Amino acid sequence: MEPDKKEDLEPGTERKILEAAGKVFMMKGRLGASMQDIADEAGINRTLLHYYFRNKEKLFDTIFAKVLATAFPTIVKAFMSDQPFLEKIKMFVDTWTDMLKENPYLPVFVIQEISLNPDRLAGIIQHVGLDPDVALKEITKELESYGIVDMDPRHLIANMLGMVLFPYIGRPLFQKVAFRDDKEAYEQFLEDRREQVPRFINLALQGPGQE
Amino acid sequence: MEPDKKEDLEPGTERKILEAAGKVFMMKGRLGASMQDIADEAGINRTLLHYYFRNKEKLFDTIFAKVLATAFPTIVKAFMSDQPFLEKIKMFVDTWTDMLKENPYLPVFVIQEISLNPDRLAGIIQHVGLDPDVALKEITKELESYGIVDMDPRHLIANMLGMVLFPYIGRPLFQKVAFRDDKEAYEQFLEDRREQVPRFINLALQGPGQE
DNA sequence: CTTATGTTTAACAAAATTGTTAAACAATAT
DNA sequence: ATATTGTTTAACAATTTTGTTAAACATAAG
Repeated sequence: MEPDKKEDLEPGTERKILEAAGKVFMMKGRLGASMQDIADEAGINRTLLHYYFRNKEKLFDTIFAKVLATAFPTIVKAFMSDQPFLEKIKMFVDTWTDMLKENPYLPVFVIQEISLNPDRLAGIIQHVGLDPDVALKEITKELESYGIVDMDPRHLIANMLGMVLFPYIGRPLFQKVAFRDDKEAYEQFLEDRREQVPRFINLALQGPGQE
Repeated sequence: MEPDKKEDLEPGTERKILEAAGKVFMMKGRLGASMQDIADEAGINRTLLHYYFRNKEKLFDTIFAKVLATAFPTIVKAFMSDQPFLEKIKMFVDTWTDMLKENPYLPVFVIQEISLNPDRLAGIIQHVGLDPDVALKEITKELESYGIVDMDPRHLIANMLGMVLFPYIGRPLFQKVAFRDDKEAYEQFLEDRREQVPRFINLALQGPGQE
């Protein structure tokens, strides 16, 4: 009768669990999500969930590492190419926007977790093997080519990340207050920022002192 | 012997509870904080805590409303004065920075809560009585005076909020990655942004098209 | 057929947390 | 002196969640 009553045995279960856990953890947070929630979302029962991942901690660690593995490449990617600086900036914004479009809850999830549990950071960072010095020097050089010598490159990075991330991090509030909760309009706003943010940065960098 | 063994009877208890609850909720989140944690922080026992606030929900609501009452005036304040636009922007950044310096965990706390529980927003917003239209029109006019006509003022607001908030929201990560966990250096960085952010915005607004 | 693996059902223990209650106590006000 | 209010100690029930275990079952592979 029902063709997929017993769809399959082992094949997709672990994948289904990981997808479900990712979704539930992202939306409810580590503490707000119960193993039962995840089992339900995965369409299995809780015992089987423990069968695959001994406990909640191990499951969460797996998800958290996976989430970061998604996010971190995004940070570096744009500055790897050897395009002109302004192109890199455009690419930076685009890469992040693409990623955020697929993982809109990612920033809040990560922020929440590292804020509540900063110890986790140490392990993560060396695992990802992230060395910002290269990027920092690169940006310093670029800034100099614009005649900007009194700006720590980290200010530019903070500016870019802030402008890109804010609309996702503050979405519920900002959408409600500034867009009267018009979801469509907000989606369009997010798309528009692919243009607006790089333009804003370009203007700031070229500035009026260029003559 | 100990002079303050029994310091006083009723006087400061409720205030102590509210301070303790604010601190604990902000640092551990609504779910991460237990009534016992709060009682400990306040230096009282849990029964007394329930005596003042019947349950955790009521206590949390009180704190959350209080926190928002702290944050929201900050949003509006700067744009109330009738200084030149660039001065308003400088003031906007300064006001926020002052507030964030005293309440560094506030943004993450608020974001986390409204992300997990967006329903709460409706009640809050009308309670605060926040009408953004005035500010939006004001900013549109100012933008036009700079010859910028193709920019939704909400992009500027998102840019400003993003640049101001990001270093606080992403602090653990950003401090560790970009400052090798040098706390002093990061504090200085936060101070520097009082200058850097308005300058960045000014440059973007005046732009190279000004001639 | 038998075995191994994945899966479900059911039940359980242990822990943490919340909220409540009763009793005693301390200090202040009447 | 008595009553009131704030406070502590202790104990408790109810709930939720986690993690474990045993038994039965299904399907694929030997």
